[in-house]
Amino acid sequence: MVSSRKQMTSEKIIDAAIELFSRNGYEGVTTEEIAAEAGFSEKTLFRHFKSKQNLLEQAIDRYHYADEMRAIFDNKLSWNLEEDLSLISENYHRIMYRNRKMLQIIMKVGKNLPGLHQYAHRHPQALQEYLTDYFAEMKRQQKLFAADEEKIAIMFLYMNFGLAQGRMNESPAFSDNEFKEILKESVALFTRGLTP
Amino acid sequence: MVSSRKQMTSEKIIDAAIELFSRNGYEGVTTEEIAAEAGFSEKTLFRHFKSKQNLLEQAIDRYHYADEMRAIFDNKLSWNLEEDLSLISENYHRIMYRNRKMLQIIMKVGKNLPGLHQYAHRHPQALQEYLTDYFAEMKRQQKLFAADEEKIAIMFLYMNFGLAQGRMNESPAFSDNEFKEILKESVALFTRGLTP
DNA sequence: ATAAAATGTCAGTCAGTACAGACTTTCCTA
DNA sequence: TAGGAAAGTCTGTACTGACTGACATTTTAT
Repeated sequence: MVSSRKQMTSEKIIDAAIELFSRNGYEGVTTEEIAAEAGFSEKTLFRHFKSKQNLLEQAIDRYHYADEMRAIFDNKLSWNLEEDLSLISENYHRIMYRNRKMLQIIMKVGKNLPGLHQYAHRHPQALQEYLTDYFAEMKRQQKLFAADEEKIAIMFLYMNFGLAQGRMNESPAFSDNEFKEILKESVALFTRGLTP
Repeated sequence: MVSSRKQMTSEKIIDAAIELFSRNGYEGVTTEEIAAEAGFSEKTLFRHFKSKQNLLEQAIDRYHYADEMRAIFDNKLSWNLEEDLSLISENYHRIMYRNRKMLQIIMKVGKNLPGLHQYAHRHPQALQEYLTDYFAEMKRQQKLFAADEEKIAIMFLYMNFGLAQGRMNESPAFSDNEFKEILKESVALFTRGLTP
């Protein structure tokens, strides 16, 4: 285990960086603070990463947020509205919650990493398209109350996005149970509102 | 007009600060950049504001976001679900959009202004309570499909919060028209899903 | 036209911060 | 237990950024 120690150090530093960047933003954190949080000296940080910027980039690479998104629709759909919405919603929140710190970094980062926002929105956008297609097909199968499928998809996703945001930002965060129940209700409401 | 020139300068500087803080966060912007954006010298900035921090505070004071929120329910309610949801939604987005830059600052601010997040969530929380009460009363009037009124309120608000976020953050922002139509659909969906 | 107010210029202070080099110490492993 | 890899320490550099003071210039009201 010669190179694994090195790697573990890198990982600890990246973890610390993600934690602090997500709390205070890129400029709001010093390399010294990151090193301290990770339990190493600043020098070690720079032995592992060329620069602070490089550290941020590697921290971003660590997350597979965008890739994971794509997998949501790989789950078997049953073409039963309530079941499918439930499945999509659960998967969505699982991914969003796992990647919550990365998302907070994305929201806080400004001029550094100009491409980051675009990167972050690429796959949610794909998700929106999948969901739109899904609704269109459901409509074709006459399982959907006549409605604009794109707008419905946007509504569903943004409601979930809002909920995910709320879950990770608010002071009294939802408890896991409370949150699950809200999701259940939301799927029920959409189902009721969309069933012919 | 002796003091109004001074005041206009202050306002221009605050405007510039809000613009840049909302884009790049507090630490992501220098006083020199703010002054340049406002069209003044850095020295003038410091003649008008004690410090960068003070400038941020005054920029925050400029907004009445939290106060405005309270007014949403002052509009006459008709106790017709669709009309009322429409009214609430419109007012909510009007306020959110006017204060979008402030909201972006709030989301980006980290350790500076520790009380800011709390301040930002105080009135939306009140809003949630009002809406919960509204749904409870509607239920009493048998105009609401049996449902947990608190969860419904949360869903409605977070959907709108998500939409507001999307409107101000995404690269291809919604057009005003598109957005209005989405709101209309969302109110229709909630109405359909909540009407007995 | 003039005084007062507002702004600009310029030079400078001071603290913080990213990052580097030289050297020492600790840790793991063969 | 020796030797190399990884980490620490200490010192230093170069730069940035918030903020100040002294003085010059412009603007505005009378």
